[in-house]
Amino acid sequence: MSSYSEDDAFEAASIPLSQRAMAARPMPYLDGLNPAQREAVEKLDGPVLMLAGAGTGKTKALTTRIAHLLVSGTAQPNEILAVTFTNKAAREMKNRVSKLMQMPLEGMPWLGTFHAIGVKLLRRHAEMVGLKSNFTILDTDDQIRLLKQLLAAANIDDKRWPARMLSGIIDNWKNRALTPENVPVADSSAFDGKAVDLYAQYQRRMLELNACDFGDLLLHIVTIFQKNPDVLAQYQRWFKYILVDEYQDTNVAQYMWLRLLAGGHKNICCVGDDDQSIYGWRGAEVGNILRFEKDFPGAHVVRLEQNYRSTEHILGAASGVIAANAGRLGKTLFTEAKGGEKVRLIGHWDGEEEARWIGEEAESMQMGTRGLDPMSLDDMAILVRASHQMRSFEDRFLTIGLPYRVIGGPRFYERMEIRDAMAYFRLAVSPTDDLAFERIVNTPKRGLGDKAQQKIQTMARSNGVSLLEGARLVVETKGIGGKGGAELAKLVDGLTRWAAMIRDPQTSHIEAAEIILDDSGYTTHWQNDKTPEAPGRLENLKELVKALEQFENLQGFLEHVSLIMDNESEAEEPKISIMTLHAAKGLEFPAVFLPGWEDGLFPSQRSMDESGLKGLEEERRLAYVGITRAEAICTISFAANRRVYGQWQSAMPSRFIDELPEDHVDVLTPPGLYGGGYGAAGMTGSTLHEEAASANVYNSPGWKRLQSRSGQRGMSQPAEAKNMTIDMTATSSFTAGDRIFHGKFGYGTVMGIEGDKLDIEFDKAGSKKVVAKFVVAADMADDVPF
DNA sequence: CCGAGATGTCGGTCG
DNA sequence: GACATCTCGG
Repeated sequence: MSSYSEDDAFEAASIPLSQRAMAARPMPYLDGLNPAQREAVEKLDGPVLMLAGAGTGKTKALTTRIAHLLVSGTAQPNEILAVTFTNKAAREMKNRVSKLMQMPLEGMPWLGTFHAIGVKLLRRHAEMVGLKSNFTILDTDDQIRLLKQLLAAANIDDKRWPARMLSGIIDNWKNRALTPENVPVADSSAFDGKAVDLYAQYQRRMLELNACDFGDLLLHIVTIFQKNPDVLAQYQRWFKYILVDEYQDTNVAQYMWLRLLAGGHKNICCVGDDDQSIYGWRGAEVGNILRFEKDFPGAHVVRLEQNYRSTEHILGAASGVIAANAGRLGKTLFTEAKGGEKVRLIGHWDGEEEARWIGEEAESMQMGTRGLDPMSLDDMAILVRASHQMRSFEDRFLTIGLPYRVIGGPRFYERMEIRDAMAYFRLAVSPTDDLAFERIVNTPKRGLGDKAQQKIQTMARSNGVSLLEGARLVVETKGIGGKGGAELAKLVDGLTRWAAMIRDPQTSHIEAAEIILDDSGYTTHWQNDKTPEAPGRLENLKELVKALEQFENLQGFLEHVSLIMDNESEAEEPKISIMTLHAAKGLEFPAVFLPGWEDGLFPSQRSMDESGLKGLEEERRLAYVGITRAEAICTISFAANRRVYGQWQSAMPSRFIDELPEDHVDVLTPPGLYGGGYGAAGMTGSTLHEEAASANVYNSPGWKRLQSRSGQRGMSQPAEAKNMTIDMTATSSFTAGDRIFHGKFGYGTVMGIEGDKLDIEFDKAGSKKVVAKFVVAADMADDVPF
């Protein structure tokens, strides 16, 4: 171990209490635990699987376990490996452990996200996979740009095979811990069979650039461990105790990583909930958690089943839905909180009405109606399936002036201006960062277009130097004339000065950053920009400079920033939160709205098309996650009509609604003012009505009233009604040879039918496959309000 | 090289 | 409907 002694992580514990003193200390933190939690905390040795249902005090058990390991003197802080998925979870764990220990917790170097710990390990052993320890971490943008270059070089049409898709495929392989050599033959048909080859090229190129992507942070470590048993053995010895949060979300690479490390002491404690596995599309394997007892023989399984979050009705509704899934490990959640409100269910005519209703409901809850206490907007959340659903709420809340916050938009460090600025910093710190160079050569516009950039590329390549050096040579040889040439000379010159300035101890890194942004013309670029978002961008740049204060130098800043992508906004006035169901995992709110429960939207059609029953079950778990976010009031809603990509579509209530146990649900009568709400689907006496009616199992008076209102719908949406009629005639009623009309492509003839898509030979636009509902019979074309 | 207009695309999301 | 990317004319 001596070879790593320069790193605090392997030095003696920094907790200033002697072990003996700690062992003698009372353990008051154990008192607040229920029997199951206590078992999970005290069973320290051997593999432990903690099955923790929603709201059962999982984090409490996990953090108490860490505290217990430390206080009992069983392990030193730096001998514990504790992994989470998000920075937020890592931060919270750190805070709660130090609270339990009643002291600041500095000495846990191995508590962090998979990626943060991966970086730490990889910096130590970079040379084993051909990197230098100061490698850079590419963000998604850089990755795509790199792949685009490779595709261009390989002469692959990036229309047919977009770089994004390749990046997805490579990510997938990396999630499964597959290096280019290991990719199964069956997987390699994409990209004209060149996908694996491109993957290999990509990896080679990254080594040349001394860079790696997020997937590599895990993949490289697995490779290192597999090829160097001695290195692995060191870590196996060192990490006496391993804890893993959200185990159901681990992918194959993470799983292998964990199994390798746990191979020594075998003291691994995984916490998870198979019912909350919602990241299958990102490579997570529910199988990991289902298989735990097989992987770790003699594993001790603890179930946390007492829920401290929600009322019995909310819990009952959630349990009813999730019960429809097969292959669960099975938990029976219970609560001592009896009574409370039933889950409320309401249908609406369309998405706008749904937004209107939720807005009013939020306001009245804020005032405190129905005998309930007034509630802060901070305590309410709207959880949607897909982010495009957010817009109708934002629109509505802006009109009525209801304060809201959207969680999970583009994060601070993903914004364009921040990335540009960072690229300038990167290039000033390491002049060989070609990707950074490409990003900023012509930002702001310097008159250096494709041609000029190609010249620089050629120059760099033929001399075997970095792009910046290449640019210097181009300038010296006057390879580019005119304005572009002069601007390039200025840029090269500037970078030389900035690099010197950063090394100069006289100039603080904060000043240096400001000078770089000003000198390069980047600040001016946004000052001259007249678009409405320009002031905000300048503001962000200021914030970026401010963030530098927490670091000693630019290098240190760049080092950390690639892994810390979240921006905590300071608490302002109370606001209702809008976010996706995915983003809501791990959060809780007294009141939760779950809009858009319609088949096709939720469960998402795409998910079911791609993954069949598995996809449906994941959607169901998403429903479970949604309902269990609510503490006291949970409101589920759906709309009969919704505008999707500018087209009106009608839908049936989600099948998950049928799965809600009747005893726990209250069907609300629509407010009436807007006339009829959901029942309006029956306006033309079409089959839609019967289908919709049979799609639910409710017979409550409220529900029947809801149904009987059909036909009373107001006159507010004539266009939609028209479109709906057209939609319904359009679905599947075509045969080959029919003349049709399409809003965009004009007239054409149906050549064939594939599922819901039509193969159409358009008179002007050629042959295309089009979803049937966007097409009408040619003789009805006049009725179409396109 | 640039900007305007046309065209194509559209899940969820953590590092 | 919104946004990124492409095409074309200046």
